[in-house]
Amino acid sequence: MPKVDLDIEEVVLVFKLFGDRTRLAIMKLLETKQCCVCELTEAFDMSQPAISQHLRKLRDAKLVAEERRGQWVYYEINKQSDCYPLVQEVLDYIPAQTLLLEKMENARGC
Amino acid sequence: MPKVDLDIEEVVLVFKLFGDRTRLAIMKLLETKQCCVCELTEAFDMSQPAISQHLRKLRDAKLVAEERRGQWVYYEINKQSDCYPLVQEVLDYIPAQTLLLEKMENARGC
DNA sequence: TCATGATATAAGCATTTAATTATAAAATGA
DNA sequence: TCATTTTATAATTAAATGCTTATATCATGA
Repeated sequence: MPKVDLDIEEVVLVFKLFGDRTRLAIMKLLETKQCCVCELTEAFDMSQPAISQHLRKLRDAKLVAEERRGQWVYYEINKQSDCYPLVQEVLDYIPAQTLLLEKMENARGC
Repeated sequence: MPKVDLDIEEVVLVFKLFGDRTRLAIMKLLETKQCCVCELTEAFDMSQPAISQHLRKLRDAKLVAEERRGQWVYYEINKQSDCYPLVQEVLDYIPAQTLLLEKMENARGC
């Protein structure tokens, strides 16, 4: 029995976004805590623009929300999204990204 | 609390595959019934090789299994896959593809 | 064995994607 | 105001993707 019945196009978009390792890991990290762009940039061996562009795609799809605090922009999972129930369940299948979390913690320089 | 903990790369692959409307709809159809390639080709306005190539990708990822019966090859969801619990839950969020099912039924010419 | 129908594979091509580097914009604090 | 830090955007490029057409493979039945 179906749970929410989203439009199939909406679901395709979610999966397109989740079909990238970086974005999927970002979502898993955001499940644990709000993160600012520079923290995420530390976690992944990737440039800041790359991270920003991933976040933009996730934001365009309303899967994440942003909140500016001074110079920092914090991202969090958007629990208001129609797709949130799906997102939440999906993330349950992924192991906690402890290595990435540690890299974020250790790199306290932003 | 996690349900199965798949490798994140496995999940990324599933979503890469599900991030395409045709493949996602194929999986939803296969949830209802086994389908042969020509049936699926009727359902989608797309060439037979296009469908075959999608099925190949799904098969390479072991998300579907094939069974030959005479000249026909029937595909079905592979319930033995590690990812099957995830697949099953995810498909629950998608509306039944009744239009496609009807096109398959009406086009009984293969 | 040969023609037919179903499926798979190969090659080619246009589009999309995900990264990079360079630059702009916004906030902070001296 | 100006330098610094954080983030966003733009332009470019290489690789991946999804389709098409053409062709090969496989099973069937005359």
